[in-house]
Amino acid sequence: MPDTSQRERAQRILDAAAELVLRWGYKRVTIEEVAKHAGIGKGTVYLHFESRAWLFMCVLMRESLGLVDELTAAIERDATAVLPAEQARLGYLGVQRRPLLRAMFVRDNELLGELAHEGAINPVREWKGELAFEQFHLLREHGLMRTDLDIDTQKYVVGAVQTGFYLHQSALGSSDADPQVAATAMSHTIQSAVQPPGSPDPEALAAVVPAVLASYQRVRASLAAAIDERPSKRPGPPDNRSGLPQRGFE
Amino acid sequence: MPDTSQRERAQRILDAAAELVLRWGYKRVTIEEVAKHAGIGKGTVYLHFESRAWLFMCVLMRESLGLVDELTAAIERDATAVLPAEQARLGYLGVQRRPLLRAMFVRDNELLGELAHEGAINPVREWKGELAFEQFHLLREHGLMRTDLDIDTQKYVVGAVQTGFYLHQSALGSSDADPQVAATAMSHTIQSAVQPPGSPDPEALAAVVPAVLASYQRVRASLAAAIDERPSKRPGPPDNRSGLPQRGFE
DNA sequence: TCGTGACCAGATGAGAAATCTGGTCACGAG
DNA sequence: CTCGTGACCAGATTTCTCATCTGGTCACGA
Repeated sequence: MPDTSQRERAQRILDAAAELVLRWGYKRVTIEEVAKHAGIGKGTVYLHFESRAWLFMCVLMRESLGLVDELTAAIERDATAVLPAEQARLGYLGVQRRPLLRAMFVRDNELLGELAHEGAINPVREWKGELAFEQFHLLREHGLMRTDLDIDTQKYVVGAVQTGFYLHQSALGSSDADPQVAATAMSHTIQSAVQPPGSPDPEALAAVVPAVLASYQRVRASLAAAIDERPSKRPGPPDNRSGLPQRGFE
Repeated sequence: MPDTSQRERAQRILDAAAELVLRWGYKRVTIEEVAKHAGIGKGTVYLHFESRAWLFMCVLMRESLGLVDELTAAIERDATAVLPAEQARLGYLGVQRRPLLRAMFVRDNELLGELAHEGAINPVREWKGELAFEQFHLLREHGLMRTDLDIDTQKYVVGAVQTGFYLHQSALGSSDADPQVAATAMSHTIQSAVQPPGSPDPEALAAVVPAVLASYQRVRASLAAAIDERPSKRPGPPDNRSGLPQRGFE
C-alpha cells in the first residue's frame, strides 16, 4: 500500500502525462519528458506504472473517475438522475468537458493514437457494461425502466444511441456545437426508448438510489485501486491480479 | 447522351471496379487493372469517369441506387414503410446486405481507404439530408411524426441513432451479429423517439406515399444521371455542372 | 529500501533511389 | 470525322539503408 508521498508523486506523474498528451498527442510524448515534467528520474515512472501504455490508460482512468464522482454527486443531489436518460445526458456533458475522455469516446487518433483503438479502453467498456446490467436490472424491478424489451437489448440500444451521439458529427441546424442541445436530444431519445411514460415514482427512485450509488462506489474503488497499484517489482511474469486490463496490449 | 452500348460498357467498368475493390480494397485497385477486367483499354475508362476517385464514387452511388429501389419497392408494397422507423430498419438491412455500402457506413479504412473519409460521401450525405427534410416535413404535416421536437432536432436524432447502430460494435447478448435483431432495436428506438404512439392513420399514409415516392425518384434520377454522365471532353477546366460533388477531392 | 540515469535492443524516422500509377494525348482504325 | 488505345510523363508511393530515438532494465549509490 503506497504511502501518501508516493501517491502524490504518482499524481504528479499523471498530471504531467495528461498535460503533455493534450499538448502533443500520445505518440509524441516520451516517458523521459513526462519524468522531467514531474521532476523525477525516468526509472521512477516505472516504479508506479508498468508501461507507457498503462500509464496513459491510468490518465484516462483518472479522468473517468472524475466523471463517476460527478454522476454520483448528481444522484445524491437529485434522485431522478439515476434514470438512464439523465445519466446519459450528464455523462455526455461530463465527457465533452474533459478533452481526454472526449478524445477517447470519439476515438481521436490524432490525440490518442493507438490508445484510442481496440483493447485500450476495453476495461472501461467492460465496467460500463456490468454497471449497466446491474443498474438496469434494478431500475426495471422498480418500474423505472420499461420491460417491453429484454435487458440485453436495452443495453444494446442505450449503448448504440450513445455511440451515435458521440460520433455523429453533422450540423444541428446550421451552427451546432452546442453540447447542451445534443445532450438533451440524446436524453430524449433514450428516455423514449427505454423509460416508461409519465413521471417516475419518487418512492421507487429513493429505493434504487442507494444500490446505484453503491455500484458506482464499487467501480470508483476499482478504478482508484487500478490507478495507484504499483507494478509487481522484480519476479518473473507479473500475475494478472483481479480483472484488470493487461498493462501492455497488442 | 450516351447510347446503349456505351452504357453497357460503363456498367462493365463499374462491375469490374466493384469486384476488384471488394477483393483488394480501394488502395490496391489500379485503373489499368479495372480496364483489363472490363476488357478495354485504360484510356477508355477516362472516357466514362473523370478520375479514379470519381469512378469509385460512382460504384458506391450505383449501390445506393439499388438501395433506393429497394426502399421505394417496400413503400409501394406497404405504405407503413414510409415511416422513419421502418425506413431506417429497411435501410439498415439493405446496407448490411451490400458490403460496399456497409464499408462506407462503417467508414472501413481497410476496404475504402481515403474514400471512406471526408468529402467522399458528402454528396450522398447531402442528398440524404435534403430527403430527410422533405419527408419529415410531409410526415409531420400528416400527423405521422411527432411535433414535440423541431424538425432539425428530429433530423439530428434520427441521423445520430442510425450512426450509432451502424458503428456500435458490441456483443448483443453473447453471439450477436444478427442484423435483424439490431435493425429491430434501431427501428424501435427511432419509432419511440419521433413517431406518435398508436397505429398510423392509413389515410394519412396513403396521402404521403406519392410525394415520398416522388422525392425518392428525384434522388434516384440524380444518382443515375451522375453515374452515366460522361466527363466534359477536352476544353479547359471542367465546369461543375449541377450540385454534383467534385470529381476529385482533397 | 528506494530513486536514478547509463545502457541496450528494437522501433522509428530521415533520405535517397527505384518503382508504380493516375491521367493525357497523338495516333490509327473504322 | 469519331472513338478507342496504349506509350508516355510527372508526381506519388514504395523500398531500402542508415542514423537516431525511446521504452524498459538494472547495477549502483543515497
